[in-house]
Amino acid sequence: MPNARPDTPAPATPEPPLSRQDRKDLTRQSLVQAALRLIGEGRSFTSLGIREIAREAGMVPNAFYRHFRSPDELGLSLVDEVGATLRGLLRQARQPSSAQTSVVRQSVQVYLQYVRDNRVLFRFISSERAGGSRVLRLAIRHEVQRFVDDTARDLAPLEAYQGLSQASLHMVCGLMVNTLLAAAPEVLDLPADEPQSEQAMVQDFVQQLQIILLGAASWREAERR
Amino acid sequence: MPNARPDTPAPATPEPPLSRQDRKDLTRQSLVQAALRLIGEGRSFTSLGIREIAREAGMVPNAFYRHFRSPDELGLSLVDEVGATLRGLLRQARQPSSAQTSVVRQSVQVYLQYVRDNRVLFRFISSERAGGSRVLRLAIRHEVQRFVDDTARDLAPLEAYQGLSQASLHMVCGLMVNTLLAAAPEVLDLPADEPQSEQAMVQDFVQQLQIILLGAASWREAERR
DNA sequence: TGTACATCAGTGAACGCGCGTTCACTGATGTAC
DNA sequence: TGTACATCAGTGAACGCGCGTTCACTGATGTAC
Repeated sequence: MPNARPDTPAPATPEPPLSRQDRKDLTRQSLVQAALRLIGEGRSFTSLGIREIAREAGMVPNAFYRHFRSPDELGLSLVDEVGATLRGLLRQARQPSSAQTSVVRQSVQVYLQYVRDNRVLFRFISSERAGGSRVLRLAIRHEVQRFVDDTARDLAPLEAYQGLSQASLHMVCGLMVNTLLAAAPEVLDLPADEPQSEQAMVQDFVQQLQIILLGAASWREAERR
Repeated sequence: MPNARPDTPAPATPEPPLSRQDRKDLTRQSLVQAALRLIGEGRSFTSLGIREIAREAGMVPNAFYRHFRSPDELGLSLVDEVGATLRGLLRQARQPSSAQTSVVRQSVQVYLQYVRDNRVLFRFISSERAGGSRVLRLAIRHEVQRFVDDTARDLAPLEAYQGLSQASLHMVCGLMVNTLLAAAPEVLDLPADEPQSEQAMVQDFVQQLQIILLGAASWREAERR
């Protein structure tokens, strides 16, 4: 049987020779993604099992053990992603806001859009921040604390915060971040067909943040004394 | 065989003739208590099963169905208890504070003690407020909203809040309650052997509440304009 | 008050199922010579 | 470059176990007459 074509059919794209480690990392990532997909379907991370995650990733159950000792350990990977997500939020917030028609209102809207765009990760943070596994709780809080630190560093040079001690700035940022994080699960639970309740919720959070900013201003005056 | 004693041996305490319904209510309550006990042991409510709860209550598994269709339905009973707990907190807070050496600081300390005294219930609220079951999430938020309403009603007559519109008062109370609720899981996760980190945490929350109160004062001025 | 029957909270046994974990394996990738 | 061996990510099968749920039951409480 004569065969006109060569055995290897034209390597047009020069195949990157994935190393064993590369492949392993890919599989590991596909397990993490599988877990996220399940969370996206409404499951809570705490209730996910090894078999379930492996099945969703299209692998045999015990293959899970080649990558993680337990779902909790996979959860720590998710926490890393949460950290990256939050840093992304800061990067986005750092863009100069077009007008100053209530900077706060615009920030809240940017943030809420960000929550919707990262629905699954915010669901994960929100529920595991006070959830079943102590290790995860602490890891998430640590990541949130880093985010508070970054925010404080970002805000420090702004005129409005001059004269606020560093400790006070941290404290105020913590309060703001807490308020924003509390908003996430409420937004995610909103029924899709009630735009007016979303409006009311946005209005509420905007005002709460304004209260905090007003408070910070007064506090600054007190510290200056 | 002569019998000097009467058949019924001295009804010293007049036995209350527990009706069938009474007994059923008792069993039901013992299931709820069993669930709480398991949560107290560090389990998260979401992960509790029917067999587990029934076993802890000392009953055969399927007896559970005589009282609840599912663990979620039992959870709703727990939410009722949460409501009662929160109302108890308000009652306690309403006691006139002895001195005025920082009313806020004292309130925070009363609150944190209350959290420690009701450890299990606060663990339940904290984790299920953003937890796995939507029904429970909504029920808990509803109860928290009632608590916010009550708080607003309590604060309304106070001089410091005169001139604040009712909507604004609600908004401020929501912010305060949120801040306090966020404190609960952090306090409950504190290692027992680090009193100084507890001190720092208390200090932080006191200042955050002070910021909110300062903000509310400024807001009131703005509304008066 | 006494009797006959209905109700129903809790029992005991059984089922099928998915779980976590173990084991020996396969075969492609990587390494030493 | 070629060969012989080691590594190890992923497979396939099996295990024992606790789960949710069902069924027919028991016997005390409640009701009708």
